[in-house]
Amino acid sequence: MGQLDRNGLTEEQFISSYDIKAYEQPSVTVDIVLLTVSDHEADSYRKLPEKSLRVLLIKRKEHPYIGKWALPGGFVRIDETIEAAAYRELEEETNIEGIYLEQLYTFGDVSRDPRGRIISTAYMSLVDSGSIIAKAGTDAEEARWFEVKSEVIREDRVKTTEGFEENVCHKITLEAEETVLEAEIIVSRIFDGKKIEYKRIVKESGQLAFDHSMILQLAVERMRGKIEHTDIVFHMMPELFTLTELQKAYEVILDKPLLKANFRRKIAHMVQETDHKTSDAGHRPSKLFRFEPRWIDKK
Amino acid sequence: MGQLDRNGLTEEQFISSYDIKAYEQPSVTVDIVLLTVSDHEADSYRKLPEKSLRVLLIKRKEHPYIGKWALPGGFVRIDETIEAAAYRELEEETNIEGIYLEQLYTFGDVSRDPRGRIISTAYMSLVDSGSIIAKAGTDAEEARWFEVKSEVIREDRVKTTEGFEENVCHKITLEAEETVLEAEIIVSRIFDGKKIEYKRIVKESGQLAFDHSMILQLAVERMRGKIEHTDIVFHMMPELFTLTELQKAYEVILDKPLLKANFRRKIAHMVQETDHKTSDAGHRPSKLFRFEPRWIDKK
DNA sequence: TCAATAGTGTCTATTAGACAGTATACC
DNA sequence: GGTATACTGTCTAATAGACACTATTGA
Repeated sequence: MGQLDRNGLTEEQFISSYDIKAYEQPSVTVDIVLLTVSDHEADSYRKLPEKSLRVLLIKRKEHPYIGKWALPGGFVRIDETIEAAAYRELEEETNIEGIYLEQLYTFGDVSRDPRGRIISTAYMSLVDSGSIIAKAGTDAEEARWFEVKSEVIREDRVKTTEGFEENVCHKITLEAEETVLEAEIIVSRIFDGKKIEYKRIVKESGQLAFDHSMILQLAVERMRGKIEHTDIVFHMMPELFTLTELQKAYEVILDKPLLKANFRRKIAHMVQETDHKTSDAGHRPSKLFRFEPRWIDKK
Repeated sequence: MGQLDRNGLTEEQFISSYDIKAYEQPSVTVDIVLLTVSDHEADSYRKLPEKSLRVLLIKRKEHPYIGKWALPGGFVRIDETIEAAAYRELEEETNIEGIYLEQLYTFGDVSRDPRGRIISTAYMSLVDSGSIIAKAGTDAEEARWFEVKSEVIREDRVKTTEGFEENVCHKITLEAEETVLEAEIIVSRIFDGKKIEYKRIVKESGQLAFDHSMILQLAVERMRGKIEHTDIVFHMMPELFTLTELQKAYEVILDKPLLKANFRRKIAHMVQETDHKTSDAGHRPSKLFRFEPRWIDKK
């Protein structure tokens, strides 16, 4: 408890004489990948609307990357947690409050920001598109939802003498009205016979600021990985939803069609039927469900 | 490109006049959870040695938490990536080089460090216990491998009006020779009808410095989650190993026994038989295998 | 009626779990 | 031969995938 260090100081004495600014330190920011699944306009009165994955971007009004699109974010203040900073920035820039946030990754490349050494912790946030009216933050910055399409455009694997090298090139396309942004990210796995190393490189960043295309790509990947094993999708759903809507959300995120009967079997343990139904749809009405996790009994 | 901001500056002019130290900034550190699976002394010449999960801890010689055990780590310098800082600290404190590192999580609670506002990015590192002789870093600090045991000692779930609350209390026991450290961490999931929130609280930290018991608990959890879907275990194995050794590593990490025949079926696609065998074992010799991932054919 | 979607039943293929059996070394 | 581990075969249960069928609304 009252142990002294090599200079004969107690912990209290040490702390009060400690100068945290003695060394040059990196700065810390947060960036938020705010995702949702939302409807397109319906083609005809009878058909169900198509859905797509969307991300919120903000047009930068300041240097650096002035005029380019970026993820919402900003500096972490000395007296707030990183998560609190994420909530604050999201509210300041988009008026969105109290939503689901999950830490994604911390990016720390030395020259990822032209302003200097800035480390950024990225968060992924999922929202129900109906619950939010995101536009025009305090700074009168332009915020816009971009449709996200992600595809693998190239893949190669080479056996090396000791191990292998694998490169996968992802192309991300972002669309909002007339604006189209395209970025390419190469994800590589290199096995040297001893350890596997993972690397991400931005090959083309389009009109996206900083390394934000890489952050977005990681978010999409993480989302895909988690949707099948966890219940995160429900953060993107309204309180009441049809199973077809839920299925469409899965399909948009996984980017592949699913079979109805099998899908329903798989998610049955997470939803609860209500006695509400849709109506005026031009076809058979469907039951509305709500998210309700059942306790998993241990063996 | 040459766009001017509201003050009429170009990007170059803005950057050169930008003072990153204008605001009070958090400091950044790294902490490394270095894990391995290693043998106990064998009971008899015939029996195979038992294995256990071990973590490397360092006894602090400085304030704060002087005399307590901590994960290796330190400040991130202005000119190195976070990962580079992790490698550097690991080498300085333990002489371990070129091993597998994976980013775990970034901890940013405001008062997690008595020296001031310090954000820490935690890494998980996996090593083969045979390849390293970790002891006595440059600072003549005491480094020691602790056996890790993790168990759930309490679990409760309550339905609330809108959702539920779930608390799981994990007890971590660390043992190295005569030293025993015990910590308790509560992991809670709270669903308020709209979003699920995850929280971790250190209930008892034993003799562990900072929030390091929480970091360790997260590492063990992550390890368990990844071992069944990825090939990370192989970072803990020597180049050549028997399938029984590999199975023991899985068993130690998952903390449950596995059936041999089924285990072999499951890992078959990641290993390659060699023409080496063990000998002088007092029983039937076993084939030695090496890690060799097969390409997964896409549908 | 029909267009369009809602919802269910069931066959099959694949994977996971359990267990029993045979094989091979060294003392 | 005995002990201790190595290695394999196969039965069964559970899960995933595919597909076909019936149901119900509004225009």
